[in-house]
Formats: sequence, C-alpha cells, structure tokens
Amino acid sequence: MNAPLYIHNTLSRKKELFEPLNPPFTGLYVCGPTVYGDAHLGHARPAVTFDLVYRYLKHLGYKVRYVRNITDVGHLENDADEGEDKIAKKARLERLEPMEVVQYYTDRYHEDMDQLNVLKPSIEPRASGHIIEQIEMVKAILDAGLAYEVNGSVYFDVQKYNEKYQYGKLSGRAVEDMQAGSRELDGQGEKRHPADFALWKKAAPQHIMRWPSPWGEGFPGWHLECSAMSAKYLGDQFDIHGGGMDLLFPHHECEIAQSNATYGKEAVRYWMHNNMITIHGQKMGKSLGNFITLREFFDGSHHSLDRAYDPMTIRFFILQAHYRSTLDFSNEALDAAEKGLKRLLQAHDTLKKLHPSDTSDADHGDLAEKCHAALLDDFNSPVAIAHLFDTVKTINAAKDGKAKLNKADLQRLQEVFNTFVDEIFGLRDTLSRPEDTGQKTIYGLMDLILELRQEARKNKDWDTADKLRDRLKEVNIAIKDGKDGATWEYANN
RNA sequence: GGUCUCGUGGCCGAGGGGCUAGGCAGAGGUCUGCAAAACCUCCUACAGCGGUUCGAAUCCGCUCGAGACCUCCA
Repeated sequence: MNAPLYIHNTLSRKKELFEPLNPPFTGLYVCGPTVYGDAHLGHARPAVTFDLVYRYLKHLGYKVRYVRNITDVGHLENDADEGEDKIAKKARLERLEPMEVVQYYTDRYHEDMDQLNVLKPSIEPRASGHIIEQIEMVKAILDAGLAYEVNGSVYFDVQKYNEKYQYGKLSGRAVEDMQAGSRELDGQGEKRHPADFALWKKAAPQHIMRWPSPWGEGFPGWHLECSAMSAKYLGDQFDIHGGGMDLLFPHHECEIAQSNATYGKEAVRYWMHNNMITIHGQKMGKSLGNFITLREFFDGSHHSLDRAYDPMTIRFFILQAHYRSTLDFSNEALDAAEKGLKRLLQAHDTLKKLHPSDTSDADHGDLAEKCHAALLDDFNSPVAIAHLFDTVKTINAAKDGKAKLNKADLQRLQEVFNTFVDEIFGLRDTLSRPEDTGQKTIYGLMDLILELRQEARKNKDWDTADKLRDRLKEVNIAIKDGKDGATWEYANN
C-alpha cells in the first residue's frame, strides 16, 4: 500500500498517482453486463482487466469493495420514444417472464466468469432491485432544477446543467457540437434539447417491465442505475469507476452529470476505461453481429474458430496486452497465447520440483521488483509477464542442469511465481491438469504405464516403448523422455 | 461532418528522444535409441514525407491508412 500506484485517469488523460479517499479502504465500481444474451469475448475484457485491478489492489493491502452491477432493465433497443427494453423484447420473443431471461443469462454469465477465474465482486447489485433508489435520485435532480417532466417522463436538462457544470468533460465534447450529431434522430419531441437524456420513461401500454412512480408507471432511464447503485454502496464520492471505452459517451458522461446534479460534487475520482477487442481490425460487438461468445470459445463451436480454447488461454491472451490498447483476435494469436501460457505454467510447476544448488550463478532478487514496477505503472501486465518469461529461461536451464539456483533464490522465485502467476494474474494450471473427477485414477494409471515403459526401454524393447507412446498419443497423452525419467501431459492436438 | 485513438519485425504485442521488451512462427545447433520438450545461436522492426535536436521508432507538422465514439454496445 506504500508503493506508489499510477492509474491512467480518463478525465485528465494522464497517469495519476492513486490516492484513495479513505485508505486503507477503496471503492471500485465497474459497469457489468446487460443480461439478455451470452457473454462474448468483449465482455471478458473488462471482467479480466478489473479482476486484475481488484486482485492487485488487494495485494497492495487495500480493503477493496468491488461493485459490479447486473443491468436487467433500462437499456432501450432504439430511440427513446419507440424503443423497447432489451430484456423485455427478449422475454416477449421467447415468451418468458422478463426475470426468467435475467436469471438465465445471469447464471450463465457467472459460469463464464468462473471459467475465466474472475473473482466475484463484493456486491453485484441489480438495477431492478434498486428502483426506489433511482426514483429518489430523479426526485433529487428535479428538486435541483436540473430535470423536467413531460407526459410522465423525466428528462435531464443538459443545457441548464451545463451552465454550472461542464457536460462532456469526460469524452471531450461540447454541448453545442452535439446538436449536429443528434439531428437525424426522430422522436425528440419531448426533449428540450437533443443532448437531454431520460431519467425516467413512461411505460407504453404494451411495455412489460414497469414500476409505479410519482410520474406514473414507467421504468428508469438508461444511465441512472450506475449512479444510484454506486452512491448507495460506495458513497457519493468513491475512488475508481471502470468500464469499456464504448461506455464513455454517453453512459459515463451522463453518470457524471447525474451525480453532480444530485450531490453537487464529482462522484468518481479515477475513471478507467478498457479498450475494445477487435476481429479483423473491427470492434467485436453485439450490434455488428461479429462476436464470438465465451462458450463458443470454450467448446470451439463457432465457425470462425479452428478449435476450442481453454478459458485460461483467453485470460492470458487478454493479460498479454495492455488494457488500454485494442486487442485483435485471431486463431493464430490465441494459439500463440496458449503455447506461451503453457510454457509459463510448466516453468511454474518445474520451479516447485527443482532441487537447490549450493550456489547461484545469477542474481534473481529483482524479479518481484520489476514485476511490481510494471503493475504499479497503470497495471502493465504484459511487461510483468515479459519479466516472468525471462525467468522461465533460467528455470528451464536449471532443470537441465545448465544453470544454478541456490535455496534462497529458488525460494524467492517460487514466491514471485506464486504471487504473480496465481494470486495476481489468476492463471490456473488447467491446461496440463484438467480438474477431472477421475484425475487420481488417471495419474495412477500413468505412473504404472510409465514404469512399464521404463522397463521396456531398459531392455531396449523399443517396439513396446514406442507402442505405448503412440497409443497414448491417440488418446491425447504425450510422453516426454527426460534425463530423470519420463513425464506426461495432455496434448491438445 | 464533429471528437478522439492508433499505425512497431512473418504474426500477436510492450516501450516511447540515446541503453536494440516478451510471446508465437521460422533457420541452424546441443541433448536424445527415435520422438517431443528444453537449452544455445540467428532473423534487429517502428506507415510515408518534412522539421526540432549532437541524436527520433519515441517530440512537432503534413500526407496516407485503420479504428472508436457521436444511437444500444464491454
């Protein structure tokens, strides 16, 4: 916690020294998914990015309250006046109760996140469970004179707000410029200004998600939930707010406006935005229809995938790029990530079994320092991983007897790998050891087979030795002969 | 059209005025019954054109190219 952490703040577009409001406590709010479909690769990016932030802050000694919401109401399909709630639409199409849709996809989202070894947030609030808080917030904004009611709907008065505050400061826009872009939209009739946005919408008769309010039956506006729920659980001022870059405008801009209007002060101190995942250089997104769901990655069922990819490969793939850079997906890139990850994890495993030498022929004391320096510099995971790879060479050389590591160095490296690979990067060794129920049996059988094969080799019975290896290869088990006997692992191809 | 990013070796990706990240692929070698793995060596790039500077991939300008946001989107 004493180590100086620098975070790139979208507000200033600079790296700033992280100074929490109430150390050792710190609050982190991240925009979670709208649960009307399965999570795709793009959803994995913020999940993994802010999982790293969460894990690292905890490692630094902060008491982190991590809030990540589930959006289960309020995101409209199209324009405000003719739009339909995404979840309501899905429910109507599938003839389900809206909350059935929400439950189904929330459960699946959780399963996917577990697969990626993403830690659960401290609180995972749902928008539908905070209608009262949102209504209270609308009232407060009305009281502040920064919103107006029209026909049972309430809109935020951006122009009036802009007299005292600065709307557009986060995304670098000016209110005057926004008219041009909004010109083409229809149904702006109720709004005084094109940039105004809904805080509360009157529900049309056929609308199936609706709640009573002082303005009639309706539902909360698109951006209100995050303002209301972050304030409820983290206070009207908190440290870090994260989310995808595509939420910068209008979502986060509106959040800032709502909080200022309600509390008269800036709610968020550090805004963090992860960049997009691209496919063939183009953003992977729902609206473009070019997304691949995480489940499709895990079972290889999508047509543009050559094969299935382990969740840890996806996680490592994301961690190998800096969170503020775009990351281009391709089968080749994932293949490369998988091989690299395997090398890293095998070295991690080797490290645990290595026998210490009397001396060391190099100093490895600064590895932890280097890795920390990388992460303290705006969570630069790829650089930290590069440092780990440098050490992988040493570890493998030591295994081959070509390098020496004494007890102290060995212990230090083990600690660094435990800390960074396991604890901070959350990389589980599922590649070489799937969590089978029959795992023990398999290990026992393999011990026996290797023993028999070793005898055959001793007797120079190569036919038997090769037969065992070839037949095991057919069931995706690879044998590797080394100096100190043979080892085996699951082969992917 | 407006606002803003980015263009790095065969591929993915860091870095960001002098100290040539890392991964994957490729070539050669060591080891080995064979194979695989591992290790060693090699492959030294920053879109183009100007400018600033003793020195630029890194700063500035222009050109070309790609992308994001301006409507829901992680």
